[in-house]
Amino acid sequence: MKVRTRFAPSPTGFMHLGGLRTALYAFIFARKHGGNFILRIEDTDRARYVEGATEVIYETLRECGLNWDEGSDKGGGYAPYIQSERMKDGLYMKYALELIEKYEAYYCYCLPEAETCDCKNSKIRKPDIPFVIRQRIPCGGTTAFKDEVYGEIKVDNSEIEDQILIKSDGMPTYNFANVIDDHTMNITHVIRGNEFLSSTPKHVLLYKAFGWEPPVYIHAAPIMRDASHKLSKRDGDAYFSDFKAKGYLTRAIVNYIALLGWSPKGENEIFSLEELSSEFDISGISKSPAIFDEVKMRAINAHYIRTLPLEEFKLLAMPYICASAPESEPPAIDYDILCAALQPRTEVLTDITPQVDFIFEVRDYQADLYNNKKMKTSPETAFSALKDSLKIINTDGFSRDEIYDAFKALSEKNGVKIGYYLYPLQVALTGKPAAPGGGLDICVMLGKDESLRRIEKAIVKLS
RNA sequence: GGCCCGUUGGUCAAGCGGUUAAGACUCCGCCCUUUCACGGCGGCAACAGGGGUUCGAGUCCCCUACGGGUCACCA
Repeated sequence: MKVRTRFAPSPTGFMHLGGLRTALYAFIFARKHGGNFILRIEDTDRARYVEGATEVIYETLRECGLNWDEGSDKGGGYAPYIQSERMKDGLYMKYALELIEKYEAYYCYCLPEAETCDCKNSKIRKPDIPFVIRQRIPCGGTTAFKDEVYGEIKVDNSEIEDQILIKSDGMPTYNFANVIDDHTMNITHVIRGNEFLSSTPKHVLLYKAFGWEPPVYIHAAPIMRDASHKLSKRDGDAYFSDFKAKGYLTRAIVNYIALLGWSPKGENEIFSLEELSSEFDISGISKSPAIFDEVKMRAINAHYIRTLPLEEFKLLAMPYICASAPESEPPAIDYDILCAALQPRTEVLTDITPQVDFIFEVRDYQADLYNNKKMKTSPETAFSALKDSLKIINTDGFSRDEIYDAFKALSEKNGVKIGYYLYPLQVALTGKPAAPGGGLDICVMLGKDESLRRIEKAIVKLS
């Protein structure tokens, strides 16, 4: 039988990382087994519907590469894929009526506030007052099912109340619609968060009442903010879009969340979507919750950034480089050199901006920045070193090698480290104790004229 | 509260009765080095507690503690 998985979100807001991970697992599981991944929108609760939420779901899944095979926008053999549309054909009511005929369900016209319901033996005919349809749950016995990650789970039927199938507004409840849809869409594997573990017996009971075969259940533990709180929308940083804004790469986010609650067979932790699709295995899903660790995600993001081809990094970096520009054009410097230096110093894209403000202008700095123990420099030594630098840099050739050789020769002659000259140069050119590249790199990056101007200014400052 | 589920370093986690209890991130040290990084090498650090079963238990069973989920005409 062909594997069919689905992601069935409710359009209630932005795409939460927990939801994204669930979608990811459903997607890669389907891919791994050559099956189909279905996107179904569960919008039976009108009160919680949020305008535009469906589009956000589509966009996020698309951006992450979780391309669904069937869904409301591309059709498929089981359309429609939006519950509110499925309901129009009376689909859920039809199945509810079927259960009533089978004596597996009944009309109940107790008021919502009623403590207990005594409609159990109400007549088969539809009453002409507001009603709901409830499933008749066996009084005795147990209901059991096997979850692929939690194993055998069994509960007493006495723990389960006669669940409502059709609400008084005519809409199906989540549990009912969910089961009807999964069955009519031929879903073979239900992959979802383990908050549904407790309601799964209800679902199983529904399958039994219809005489249908339940799907394979795979429940995943939640992603946590800390030991006792789920990563939630209230934390302000649980949305996919939040992390995009912070400068994370989509593939890094996807890679990281895949690792939260699932562990690969080998020791490699870096996986593309394609690799995940072949590596993924249910046996690697963990039962216990995983605490979200942004530090680790940063490390993974850093890895992706570092392995980007320079040209691609440059494309991503330019907006962040220009972000601190006064308002004028970005200066004419060598951006290849800048980006090559920036790349290993960037964990998330937003790290870039504060590192490159010096390319626009040198901000005011203290002269004691020239003090460097390792380089044996001070404002005094810098003063003379910069004068030497001025001469060396002011050559016709202005090639990196040429300048380097000149500094090398000079430092050897005077028995000092090359940093004795280059560290002050860096400070003079950037006004910073740490820069993306050493003094020589910055010098070549800025160009001869700009470098000379900055060095002269620094000398004046020191005199 | 009832029911269900979980608990290996700070975090993610491997482990399926016999291991010096992996690996990754973080942190620390060293090397490389014109700063800061990158990279390389090394290090610190864990089986929640108590009872069983067994020649032998992180691994199996029970209890306790702690944490989570669920008990809706929400999904």
